[in-house]
Amino acid sequence: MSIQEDIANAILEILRQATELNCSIPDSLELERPKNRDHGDYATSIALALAKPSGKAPREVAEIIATGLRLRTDIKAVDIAGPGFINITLNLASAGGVISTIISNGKSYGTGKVLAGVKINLEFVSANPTGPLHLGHTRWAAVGDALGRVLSAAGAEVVREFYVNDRGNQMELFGASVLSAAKGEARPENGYHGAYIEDIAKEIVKTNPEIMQLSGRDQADAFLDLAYKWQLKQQQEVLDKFGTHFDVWFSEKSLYEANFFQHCQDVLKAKGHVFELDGATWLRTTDFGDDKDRVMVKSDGSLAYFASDSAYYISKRERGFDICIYMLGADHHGYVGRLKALAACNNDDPNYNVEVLIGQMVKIMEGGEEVKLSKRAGTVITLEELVEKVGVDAARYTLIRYPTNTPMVMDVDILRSRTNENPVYYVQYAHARICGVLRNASDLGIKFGAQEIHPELLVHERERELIGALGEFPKVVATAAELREPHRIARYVEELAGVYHRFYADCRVLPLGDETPSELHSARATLCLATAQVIANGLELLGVSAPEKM
RNA sequence: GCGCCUGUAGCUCAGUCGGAUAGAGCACCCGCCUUCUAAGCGGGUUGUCGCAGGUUCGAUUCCUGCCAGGCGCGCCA
Repeated sequence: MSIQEDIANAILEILRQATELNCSIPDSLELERPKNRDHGDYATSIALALAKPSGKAPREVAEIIATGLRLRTDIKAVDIAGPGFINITLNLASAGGVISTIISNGKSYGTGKVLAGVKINLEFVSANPTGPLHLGHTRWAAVGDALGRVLSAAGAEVVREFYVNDRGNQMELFGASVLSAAKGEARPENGYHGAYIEDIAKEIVKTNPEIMQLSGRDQADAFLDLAYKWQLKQQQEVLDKFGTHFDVWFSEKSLYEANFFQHCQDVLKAKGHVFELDGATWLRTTDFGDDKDRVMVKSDGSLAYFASDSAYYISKRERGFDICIYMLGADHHGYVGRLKALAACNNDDPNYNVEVLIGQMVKIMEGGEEVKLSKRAGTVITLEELVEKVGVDAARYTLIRYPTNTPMVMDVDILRSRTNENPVYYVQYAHARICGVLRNASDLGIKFGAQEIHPELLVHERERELIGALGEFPKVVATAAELREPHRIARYVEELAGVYHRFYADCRVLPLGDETPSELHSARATLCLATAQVIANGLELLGVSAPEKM
């Protein structure tokens, strides 16, 4: 247990013991880190919150807590400030305890168990296999992957899933488009027109020359199958290079095998929300707040898209997932209502079992102008092109850095720059800088590590700031996981890098000139070691590399 | 028309169990490398937190209305 958790629990215990407070005490309490260092290492406004229910003055409540806390030997001072804030200052040794924790936990420092025992299905990207991945997909590829890592770090059991729309009209059109390209004919109406269609056609004809001997439906099916496989493979390769991995590539077509779809219909029917109207089969999602009912099987017997949606959801639940997270583009936000209603129709809790995260649009700027056209895809910029422009680390980092429900603009020129305005380099540079210092420390024979913490020597304001920031990491990970907001990791790591750079500027780590190595040098080098570990752990959660040299 | 998202410094944006003087980078000005990576650090300047009400000891944060921008409302996928 971290020191702040320990103190928070102690405060709660003091409150429970305080018989003069006739009010209910919260179950949990988070100590916050005050922005202003004069306010100590940790602060809480719990006394203000309890003033009213307890019928006592805030400062009176604060005094009860302060008196209790002052008995602890790991606390140096407890001050009551302003209307009733409680400011806590740790003694040096206990503040430094986090360094020891980081070094002994290593890569697992920051992980926790707020989501232990929760089985989560995380579905993201799920692009149609009818073309290259574009910018919107790329945002999800980065954010979804990071979210998966963060959820796992919080103890959840996570399965990352890519839903492959391998059946339906779009697939037919895609196959027909490639076929027409191979034959040099005009593309079908509403077909696909990008230059990549011709590339695929050429590729297919080249590797399967006999395909041109086929005709009619056989040829169309053959093209569709090969084109789809080629495109899916291309997407998989691109995602792999991007560092995003999926546990399951879930085929939409498979929902209709082995009578699974019929089974889903039966399940929903048994729960009483399926009805027939005008020859079609519907799910009465309006029972649960959707704005209209949804067709599953059309009157001509063909399947509506929602048929797959519902079956896929049932599949997820039957595979044992407690929480199904859907990451959708803003243009699909109309789905939220029907997905929630679908869950309710299955007697699930739409507010627990289904979560929909909406990703807003991404724009790219280059040379001060919005980049719109792409030679390859014909209309939009692709994941590959973005990576070519700025590299995987910068692309991933930037896409993850913002909350997903706000539109964002990526400036290619900034992402290529190697300055402060490019946060990914700022953070990576901090890591590389530390690694450089530690290499030098080793060369100089300076000892550092678990045996060389000496927290009582780390009295400089910059050192205390750094130690405090390091201690925040587990809480940041937990919050990012609970709120499904991986960008919090990025923001934290930037803050930590900043604190480190300031420490570095003010606190000389290694002996100067012929100075004799002392315990302070070892203590600072050890602090560096711990910082590098936390930066690396943070970047790992984002899927961004932590270089040792730059 | 209905629904969702957004509106914070000149620009790009952080800021959710409501808390202490609202933050960061950029831009602009000025300093810091004969010693650990200057891809860095320090100092200066920058705000009706869209507008108007409400709840509260306290609101950028919660509620209501309005304004502005984006997106969505198919027996398409």
